[in-house]
Amino acid sequence: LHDTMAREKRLFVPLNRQRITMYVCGPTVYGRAHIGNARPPVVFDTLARLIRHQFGDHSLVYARNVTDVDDKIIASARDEGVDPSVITERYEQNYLEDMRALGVRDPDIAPHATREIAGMVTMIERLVGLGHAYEAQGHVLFSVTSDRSYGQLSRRDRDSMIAGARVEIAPYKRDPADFVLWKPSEPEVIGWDSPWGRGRPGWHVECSAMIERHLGETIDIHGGGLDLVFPHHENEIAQSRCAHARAPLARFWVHNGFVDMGAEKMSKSLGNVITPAELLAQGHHGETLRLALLSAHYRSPLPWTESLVTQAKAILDGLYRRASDADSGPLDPGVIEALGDDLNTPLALSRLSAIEDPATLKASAALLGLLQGTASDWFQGGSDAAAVEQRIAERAEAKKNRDFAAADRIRDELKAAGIVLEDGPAGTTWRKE
RNA sequence: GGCCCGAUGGCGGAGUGGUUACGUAGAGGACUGCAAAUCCUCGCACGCCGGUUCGAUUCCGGCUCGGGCCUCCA
Repeated sequence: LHDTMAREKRLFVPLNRQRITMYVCGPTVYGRAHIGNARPPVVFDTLARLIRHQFGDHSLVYARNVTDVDDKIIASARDEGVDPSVITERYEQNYLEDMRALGVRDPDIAPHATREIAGMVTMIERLVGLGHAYEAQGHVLFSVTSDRSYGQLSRRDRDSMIAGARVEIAPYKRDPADFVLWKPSEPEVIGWDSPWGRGRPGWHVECSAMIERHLGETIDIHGGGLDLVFPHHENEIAQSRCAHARAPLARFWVHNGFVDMGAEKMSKSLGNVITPAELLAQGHHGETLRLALLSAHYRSPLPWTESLVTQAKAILDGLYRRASDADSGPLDPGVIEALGDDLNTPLALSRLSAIEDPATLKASAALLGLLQGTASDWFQGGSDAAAVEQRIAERAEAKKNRDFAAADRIRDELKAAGIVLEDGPAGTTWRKE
């Protein structure tokens, strides 16, 4: 498994094989997830499936948080004139629906920031007590200079961080690189009482506190998008390490690359997004989108194009055709080997297409979260089978009379309705296009 | 400006110091009333310039191009 901290692949040996811990930064629920947002859940769901296969079903504790207090949520709630919880509940629901459609299993634990305030306050108090944080004008700030190894993950030193100078330096900061652990809330804004007055937590400390409470001081794997390396994960490391007598926060840092639109990263702020919800509404199957997301190695950028989706569909058609409605059988060693090498999903996918035995194919694809349905559902689900069979019977009659014009007309009509007919030795079969 | 990635055929993409996967798209053939599916066959690539080497797509250096982070961001 590639570790961002070491910038190389290292053999993954869990701290405790009975209880492997993985934490992935989840969504801030203020809007609909786009397909780029779906990459980490899909990637880490696949990693979770692999770990469970290798170490046992109950070996893994996988936590993915929900950030449900945040300035964007507050702004959105104000715009709509509703309580923030209306926003967060709506988008969390949407998020779960979208992810499930992509075959992403729910994590074991889904901590919500608003339900974990006490742990955050405790951690901040500890950091203040240890001299790693200080209060200033109702804020509590982490003192970056108090952590001599700050910057290790992202490989930047304090000076170069400030050199960017795009950070607005708040007057109450002792050092420009210091970041907020707690900030005051105006009376009308969501907040909680604390030793420093009524306020709300900073984003970074949320994850540190939730990891501590649910998974412990040192976890096996911490995942997320590449853009979280700095500052978010760097700051998590600083907080957790300083609060835990320098115990490392995570043994493996795993970061996925971006989904690109054209040449650049897909992101809400650039506005170049396409959402799973839109793609599903266009009639694409969730598994098609999942395969598209897994078609590049997780650390590589993935350009999102129409042809990517078309190709994913074609591949899946072929896989379902060969898997037929087989039951699950033994796993293919080649697929396991590929996934075991830093989750090489493109290689695993190519190995999948070489598997001859339907039961082996079915089982092996399941490791990637694919071929989860039946072939008949994939090819015929949601269609009016009786009506199609009726037309096929009419066409058979026409063919028997060698009235090929009539037969072709029926086939063309069905084709226009998205139904493809295939004449085989055992008669005519049909499928959705 | 600082730090960090990447560059493989129409597209996606793996991998390797020497014979360059696989998929998808395309071409030809078999099959078919015609198709579709299937099977067979085929074509097409390792950004540029140097270096190391008997030999480099693979290692090293430079260049060009592209991208990311440095601000919320998966």
